[in-house]
Amino acid sequence: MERQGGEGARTGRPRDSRVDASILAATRQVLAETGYVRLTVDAVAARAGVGKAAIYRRYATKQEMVFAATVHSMTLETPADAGSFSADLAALIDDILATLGNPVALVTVPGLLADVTADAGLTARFRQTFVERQRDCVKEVLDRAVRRGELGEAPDLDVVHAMLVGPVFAWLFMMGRQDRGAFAAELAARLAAAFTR
Amino acid sequence: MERQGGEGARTGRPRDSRVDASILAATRQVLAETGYVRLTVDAVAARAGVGKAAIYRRYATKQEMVFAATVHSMTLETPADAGSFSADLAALIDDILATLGNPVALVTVPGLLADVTADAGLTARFRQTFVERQRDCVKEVLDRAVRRGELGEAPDLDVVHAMLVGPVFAWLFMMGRQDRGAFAAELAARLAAAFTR
Amino acid sequence: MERQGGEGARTGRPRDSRVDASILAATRQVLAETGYVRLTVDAVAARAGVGKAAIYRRYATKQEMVFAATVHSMTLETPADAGSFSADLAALIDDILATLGNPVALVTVPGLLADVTADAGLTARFRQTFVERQRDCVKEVLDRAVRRGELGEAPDLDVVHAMLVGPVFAWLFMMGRQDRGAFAAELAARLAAAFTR
Amino acid sequence: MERQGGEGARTGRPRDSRVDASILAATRQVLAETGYVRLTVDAVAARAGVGKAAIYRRYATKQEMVFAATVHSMTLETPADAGSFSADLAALIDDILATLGNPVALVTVPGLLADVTADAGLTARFRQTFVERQRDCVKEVLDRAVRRGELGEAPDLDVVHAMLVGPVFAWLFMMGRQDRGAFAAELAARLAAAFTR
DNA sequence: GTTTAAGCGAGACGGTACGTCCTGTCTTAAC
DNA sequence: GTTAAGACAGGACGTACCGTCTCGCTTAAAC
Repeated sequence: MERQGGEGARTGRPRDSRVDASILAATRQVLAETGYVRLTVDAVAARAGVGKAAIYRRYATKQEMVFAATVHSMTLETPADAGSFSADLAALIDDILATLGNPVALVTVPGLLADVTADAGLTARFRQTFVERQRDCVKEVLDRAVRRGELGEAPDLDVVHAMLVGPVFAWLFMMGRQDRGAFAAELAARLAAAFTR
Repeated sequence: MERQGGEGARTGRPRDSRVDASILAATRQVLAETGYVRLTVDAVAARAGVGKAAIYRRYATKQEMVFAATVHSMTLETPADAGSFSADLAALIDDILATLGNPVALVTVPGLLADVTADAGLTARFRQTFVERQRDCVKEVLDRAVRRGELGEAPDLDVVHAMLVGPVFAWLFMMGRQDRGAFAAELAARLAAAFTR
Repeated sequence: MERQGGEGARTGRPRDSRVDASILAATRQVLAETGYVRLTVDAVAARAGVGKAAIYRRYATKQEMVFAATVHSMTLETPADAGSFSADLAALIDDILATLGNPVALVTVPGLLADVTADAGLTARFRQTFVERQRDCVKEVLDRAVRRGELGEAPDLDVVHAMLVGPVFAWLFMMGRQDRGAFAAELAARLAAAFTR
Repeated sequence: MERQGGEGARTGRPRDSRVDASILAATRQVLAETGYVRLTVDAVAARAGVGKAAIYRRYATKQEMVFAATVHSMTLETPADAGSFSADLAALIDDILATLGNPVALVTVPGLLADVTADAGLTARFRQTFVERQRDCVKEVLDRAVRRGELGEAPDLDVVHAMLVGPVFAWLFMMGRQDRGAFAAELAARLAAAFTR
């Protein structure tokens, strides 16, 4: 994810973790203020009180920097068992809405996704860090439902995953984005119906 | 969508429609070769054998040019009646997959979406030209199902829309993109289940 | 000397000669204010009200730009016949002192000479534009003296040249630089003695 | 010239004189390979097998380091009495040619002079260490000639100095640099003529 | 023999300039 | 008035270098 000194970097002054933190914090601030498209590395460096070299020592490109600054706040936690499949689904949808719909993510996700799809290295990292993590959460919810006897056999994981994340993404970034609660509730209900017979 | 000479454009040499066509064709070629993120207006002009002024006389920004060059191949046609709600859904999904999943769209959509969300004017045009057009197709399919008596009352149109486009988008641009046919079939089946009880 | 479009640059917008002039003027201003070592291309561009691209379209490096801005004011004119060899020598020394000793040259020449000696292309251009031009002036003065019968046979041109320019350069850039008039007079007298018997 | 620990440096590990030597040697090597303008402190440190801190503990700037590494080979020794004014002049010119014309000096002197003229502190040190030293040698040669009765009264020292060093400098750094021996001989003869009547 | 203070190689740090690239506008001559 | 060509101002990019600082260590003199 980050550039590292490799095995040979055993001596010399170690990286200052306060610099790490201030770069990431500044990235998020500048994102919130200007959005992904208008973010510049100089602005982040100035905001962080850091030289550009300190940034490029850590991240090969602006895209990697933004990725590092935002992806951790966009990855899902395994959701607590809510007692039923439909409650689990509702919780998962709320989580996804929270991770993709917070102010920083709203101005970052489309731009980041564009740059991710244009860069094979970022694509791989994105899959690993973001997509796989989400997928695991979806799998856990499906497994629970199977164990509870709510689902006869687990449906195709990728399809469920796409049907959970996709509508939230579409609603946030392509459509009107009105009445988040109603959307979440309706989506949860429809998805429950889709998978339980 | 395009810039026009307005009322003052009554005299002088008329625009050469071959220039129009070659700009759009060149845009699609350059997109296919380099992707949206690395496309430059100079490259399009050179490929089209056209001056940059000829491009900017027609489109105010690079984004508008790409939008114009790609949106027609990404807008849905109202689907022919396939006889049943579930067949209509399957056809719609196939159409959406075809419009977003063709080679040019694959390298264009994420970047274009990013620029669209960063620009209020483009957002409006995108909604009108692309989203509303899709929405109308979805509405038509739902209306048919209601008329056939397959649906008691029509579900929320935005939710249906998000549940159709979103999963396809997620599958194309975030996930592995393997076995398109199986994905389309499974998605169609699940969506039919979701809305008919 | 300058970058040119070559033979193929017959069409398109021509270079704006006001931009040429304002780059060169700004270069001289910034040189006068900050000296050669601290001159930056951004400062010149800002002062000239010009983009950096306009500068790099004309000059491949900062060094070439400074060369172009200063070398013309440092080349000698063929001196008018002053009536005698010793008067011609005195006039030539005054000219050299004027070209190397004006405020801009004083802060430019050492730095420029350093970069010129480090770059083969600039060395060739420097020889052609500056050194050869000087040499021709020295030759003219010697030829006149031979024609007048003041010199039996012309001494080695390179040695005369070095003995004219060298002391002026040394006095300006290595030594105390006090009482220019006295230095010039004494140098002229000594050189006259050196070459006339 | 060098930074020193001052009065407070009574305890602790003493400086390693092998580090001193290897810095100076590496500086000369890098100079010979890349020239003054392209020499970097990192390159010198790497070549010397030394940390940058070891360099900056000894020299405040890159210029001081180069100055220290090269000035000793560029300072004149008081020349032995060659028996006559003209023989002394010839010997002095040979010495100056040797100090400014050796391979390292050839690629160092112009750059160093440029930085020296741009920095008041270095100018003072340069005058003291280099110029005054040369001046003393010239003075000694003149005094001998006066004592021998070859010169009625000693000419202006600064002018003689400029007329000795200047032509050599000009010939080395501005002109073609061909046939060093012939140049030295002719220059010596002309200078002898210039000062003896 | 400790202790202690400075030296050491390595390399991260803030800052600054470089030369390149791209955008959207403007300017030419030709038609 | 449109065309191809390409210059224009502006501004971000990623690299390189400077002189400083920090890490864990070594080393000699002071105790």
